[in-house]
Amino acid sequence: MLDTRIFDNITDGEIDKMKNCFKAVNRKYIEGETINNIENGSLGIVVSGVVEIIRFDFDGNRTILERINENGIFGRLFFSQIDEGDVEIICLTDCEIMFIDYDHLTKQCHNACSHHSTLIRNMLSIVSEKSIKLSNRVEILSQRTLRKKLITYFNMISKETGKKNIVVPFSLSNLSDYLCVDRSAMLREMKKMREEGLIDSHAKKVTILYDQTMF
Amino acid sequence: MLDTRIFDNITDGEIDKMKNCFKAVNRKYIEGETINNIENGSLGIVVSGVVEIIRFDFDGNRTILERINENGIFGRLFFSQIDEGDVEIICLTDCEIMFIDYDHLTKQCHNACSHHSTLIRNMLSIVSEKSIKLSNRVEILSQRTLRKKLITYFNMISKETGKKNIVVPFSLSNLSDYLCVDRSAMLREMKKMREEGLIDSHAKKVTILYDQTMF
DNA sequence: TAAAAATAGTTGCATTTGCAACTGACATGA
DNA sequence: TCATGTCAGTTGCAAATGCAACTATTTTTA
Repeated sequence: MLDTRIFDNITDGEIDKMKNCFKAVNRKYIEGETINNIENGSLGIVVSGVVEIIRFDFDGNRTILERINENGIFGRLFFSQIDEGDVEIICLTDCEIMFIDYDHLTKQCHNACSHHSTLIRNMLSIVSEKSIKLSNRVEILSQRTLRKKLITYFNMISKETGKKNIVVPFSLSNLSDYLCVDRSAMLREMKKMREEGLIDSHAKKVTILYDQTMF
Repeated sequence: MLDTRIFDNITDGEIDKMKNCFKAVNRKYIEGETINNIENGSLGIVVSGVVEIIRFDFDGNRTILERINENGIFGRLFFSQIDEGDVEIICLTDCEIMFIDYDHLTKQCHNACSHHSTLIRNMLSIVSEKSIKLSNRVEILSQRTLRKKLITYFNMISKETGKKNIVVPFSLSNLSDYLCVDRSAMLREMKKMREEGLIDSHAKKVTILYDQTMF
């Protein structure tokens, strides 16, 4: 519970004091559960587990806006200024989430928590990482064709692991929700890529055969 | 020069000390100039002016990955893990950019700058804002159709200003690079929307006539 | 272990979008 | 003031993608 990045370099005793200071609340969720009632100024930190931010729009399209792993953050602030359909936060696994009050976190602390500045430093690191992930997401979605979305996505996974042999961490059905394309169109494109010798693939296992320096 | 958000609540005397501490360098650029040679660990802060992060891919497509206004930040960290074409940083207006060393900013300061923690707090605010902007960008690009991309974009601008009468801050040609769609297809769609009475528009001036609660 | 649900895969057809190649309006600078 | 360039707007045609409706395979659950 204490082993979350936001409390790096802060002692256990201090942590308790601080959690009290900015009204931190830990809650547990089970796999498949939806996280509701997030207040506007509230920030969720994934202590353990994986959550997804999903949008269902009026045409019945499902979009995976974000997948958030351990130490990731989410909050009203970060999604949908616009009431574009429903946004749901769903636990992919059993999860523990810490909710904190964002204003208390960022403002000067009257109780003079001595480690408050360490906490903010940790928070900066977490938010920076989120920015990088979102930039990568923009990189993928900004690709003009389905094929280039796939290639950009495969390249990212491959870069992370250093292997040309990748396992997509989504079901292919969910991958299409992540790339914001039609599932059958995506599978058709993967088939074409297989036929052209660009990749090898069976279900979620994809081997990159194309020259990655070209993309 | 000192009137930038990263130095909020820090006195002028302190600022000089700190700038030295994390190797800050200010540089000026003229309209149209390209910002080159950004080192990997370096972070650019837009002190004044507007810059755009542009990607040119191998098919000749131009994509506006981000438009960054005053107090916004950019850096290698934030774009293209992948060598997908060329990424350029272009000054839309005369600009002043402060480059700082990211590691020095985030790590504990040996010189004991007393306001270092204020600086990190300010940085957190700037990075958080960037995250929110990127989330909005994902919101737009995740839309499945050209029309919905336009509507989501129009709604965002409209929400910012509180008016149904908006002026797009891009040339329509650049707007298509921002929405990652073909220019003529975009203009065709806008024409259709005009014919269907959803919007009124002349060049960059667009009036929203559709019911915004529906989208 | 049988039934149900989720996932993977395929294909024909309609629609959307991109591409190319124009026109006309306006601005800028030599 | 002529020329050059950028921007807005249009359209035919081709290509890419979405939609619908299937089958096959694997996984989950009762």
